Amino acid sequence: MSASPDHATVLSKATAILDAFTVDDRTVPLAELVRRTGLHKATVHRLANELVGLRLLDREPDGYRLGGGLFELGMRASAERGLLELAMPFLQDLYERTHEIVHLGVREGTDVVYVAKIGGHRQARTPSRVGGRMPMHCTGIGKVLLAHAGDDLRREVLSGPLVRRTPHTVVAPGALRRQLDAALETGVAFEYEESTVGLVCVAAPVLGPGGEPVAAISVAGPSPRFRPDTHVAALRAAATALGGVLARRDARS
Amino acid sequence: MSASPDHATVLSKATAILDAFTVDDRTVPLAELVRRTGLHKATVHRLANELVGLRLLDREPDGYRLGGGLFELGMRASAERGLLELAMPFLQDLYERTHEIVHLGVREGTDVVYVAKIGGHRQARTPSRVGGRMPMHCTGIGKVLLAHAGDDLRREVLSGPLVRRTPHTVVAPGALRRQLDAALETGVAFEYEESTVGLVCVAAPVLGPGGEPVAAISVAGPSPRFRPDTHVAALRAAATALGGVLARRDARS
DNA sequence: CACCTCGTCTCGCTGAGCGATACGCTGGAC
DNA sequence: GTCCAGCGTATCGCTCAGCGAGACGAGGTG
Repeated sequence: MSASPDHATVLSKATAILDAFTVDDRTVPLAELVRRTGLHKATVHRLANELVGLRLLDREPDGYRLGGGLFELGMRASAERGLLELAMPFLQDLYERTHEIVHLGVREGTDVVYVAKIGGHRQARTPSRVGGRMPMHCTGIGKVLLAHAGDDLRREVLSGPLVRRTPHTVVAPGALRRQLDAALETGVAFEYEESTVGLVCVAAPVLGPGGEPVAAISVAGPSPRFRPDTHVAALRAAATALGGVLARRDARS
Repeated sequence: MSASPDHATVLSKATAILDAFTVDDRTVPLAELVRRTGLHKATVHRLANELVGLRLLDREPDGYRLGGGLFELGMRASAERGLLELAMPFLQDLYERTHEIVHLGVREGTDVVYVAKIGGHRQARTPSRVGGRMPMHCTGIGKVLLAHAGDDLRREVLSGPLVRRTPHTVVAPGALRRQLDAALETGVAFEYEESTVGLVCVAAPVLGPGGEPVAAISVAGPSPRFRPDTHVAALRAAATALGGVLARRDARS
């Protein structure tokens, strides 16, 4: 029962197939799925067809696609968590006040998963996508989450390899640690083109009742024009307000 | 291989377990899952534990919960579809202009599935939830989608049972057909407390290149105050603009 | 105490799932 | 045109993953 990376059970094979889809590909042919999963062709064929019947996959003329049932399940998963629904109004307010790109992200392992993204029509150069991932050390949200996290997680990330994503990515553990300390002090973290060239952002944590970070909000914009510090106040207000609502929700048993 | 309604395969059992979760329950104990699925206790126990390992379920002290992996998959499913990402900016614009509740919905069978919902802090009495469903005949989005749909679908819904959800729900096929004809004519559908008492809305279709409806947008508000006709222009503009963007996207092979 | 319900675990039986193999189709190379 | 590669699909015995009756301990209730 150990967490074996091999595909022993039917379910693990099925999820391997589902996980083989990335955010970018619209439709994936059978052969490609075989390649990505390493499963036998007949197996993929059989399971994929069954998944189509269960609405977890869609059959398209030129391949498969993640299905509508998955979307429903995913939204139900997020609804049960409640975070997204409660957060949206605050994110909208923040967007309306700043008219810059607003992100909501949570931690998942040592990555950040984006839960919501609000931006106008001009959000050309942001690689982030809702449901997508980013390493913690190179994003504002990741850094502020890490700063408020426990020592073990901080140590794990700092000791792990800090991938360089742009020339500005902070890959020196010492420098990163200093930034984290500063973020813990001030309650906000900045990012200057560390995940994407041309993109700057500020992030603030949404803290739970015990002071543990449950999510983080960020405001981002293009580097020449965007002044992150001008949005700190509005950002902090939104984050703490959301934290308050979450705490109140959890208080009702 | 006949479409047996019973749970023959492992996968169908696993999805039965996942589907046993509703939007409202935060956590479900094992015994309750056994009851809802009708599966053997040992089976649910085994599968649920495996699903936890695959991050499709989360283990909580007092039961199971839909897991974070499902959310990621769901968002990827929606990203591949592309609709949500392209639509969001238009929905935000619409919200900013009206400051009323904005919905984006698509058809799924004879139901409407809500893909996005934007509303401020005061959205108390809307039962709709992102990822949730509603019958077509009693919602603005549903009616406008049905009006622009093919004859077979229209016939199916009109001949099927029209569930009465409120005293104002249109349950007479003839009356509904007239409303659909009007909606097809004018390009918008109205709903007056037909799904929820106290809720009024207007909806407009997002049409694909071939004139087929791919989604619909609605603006909703509380019945005493909300004047649906004042938002028709902005709504129509948003819907057609979104349709144009979608068409342009699909044009690029 | 007896009597629930709930979660967990064991253990043989068996059929669901496996993958080697094969077939028909399409499209590009030549 | 022929050849071939890669695709999706279908077949069919073998076997082990998955099944479910049942047992067990923990909590809760009368």
